[in-house]
Amino acid sequence: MRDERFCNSNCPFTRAIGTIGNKWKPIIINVIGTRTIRFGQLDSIVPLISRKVLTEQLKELEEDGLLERLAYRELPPRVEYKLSEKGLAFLPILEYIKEWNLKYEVALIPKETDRINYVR
Amino acid sequence: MRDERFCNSNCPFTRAIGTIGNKWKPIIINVIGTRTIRFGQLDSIVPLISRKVLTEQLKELEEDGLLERLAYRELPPRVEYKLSEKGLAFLPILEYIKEWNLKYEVALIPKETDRINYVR
DNA sequence: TATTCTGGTTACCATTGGGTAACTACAAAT
DNA sequence: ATTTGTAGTTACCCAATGGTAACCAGAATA
Repeated sequence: MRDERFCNSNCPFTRAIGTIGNKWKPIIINVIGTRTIRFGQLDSIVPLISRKVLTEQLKELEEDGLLERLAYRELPPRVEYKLSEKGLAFLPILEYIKEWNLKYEVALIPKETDRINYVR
Repeated sequence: MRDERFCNSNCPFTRAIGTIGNKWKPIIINVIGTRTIRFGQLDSIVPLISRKVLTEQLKELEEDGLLERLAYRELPPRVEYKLSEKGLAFLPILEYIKEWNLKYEVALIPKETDRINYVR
């Protein structure tokens, strides 16, 4: 999940990639954005992720200080997630990536059946 | 390597992550930077990557229009890589990631033995 | 009494990622 | 005649990723 060798690199960029350089984390950070969101919501909004993987990713994001986790001792349980200052500071980078993609992406017409309908 | 479901999403951000959202591609793009570089150089500079994986990543980056590949019909063969306009436009984003990491990273003192000495 | 609801955890299994080593072509050097 | 060098490709194999399904608590609801 997290590449420990990358995270232990003495190159700050390599460390950053070790932390957020996989396919799920940028998606999750983008979905959360500026709101507070519950586990179940994330599970249904993030496309195609399993609960197990979502749990793992959230735990790592919290460990790396991007995410704050608030567990209420209720029944049924309620857990809320929101981005920390560090996580919020990452959002503009995701915006740049969006703009970059829109500007340079080669047009592709995916088959209807292969599409993920994913709206933040 | 590349997640086809992500690449076929109708969300431009998800597609972008499908394209560059893995651990090797940002590293490779960063290593290439503004220079022209040969396969063998990349293989020795990019930390811990195998030739097989490097080949795959380079091929995908070329297919996605981030990279230009120049093969000279010589013996021994010579192949040079450099970033396309799209690839070059991605470099500032990598700079933001570096800055973000330097600003917010929690200090960690990796064991000497676990370090990768990686200098661009 | 049985079911539902939430946010997990766990065991199990299939798929994939990614590493190693051998092989290629052919010219030039030894 | 053999080795060297480049940029791969291929076969093989092991480790890691990630999916599914079952299970948990305990209150509220039917």
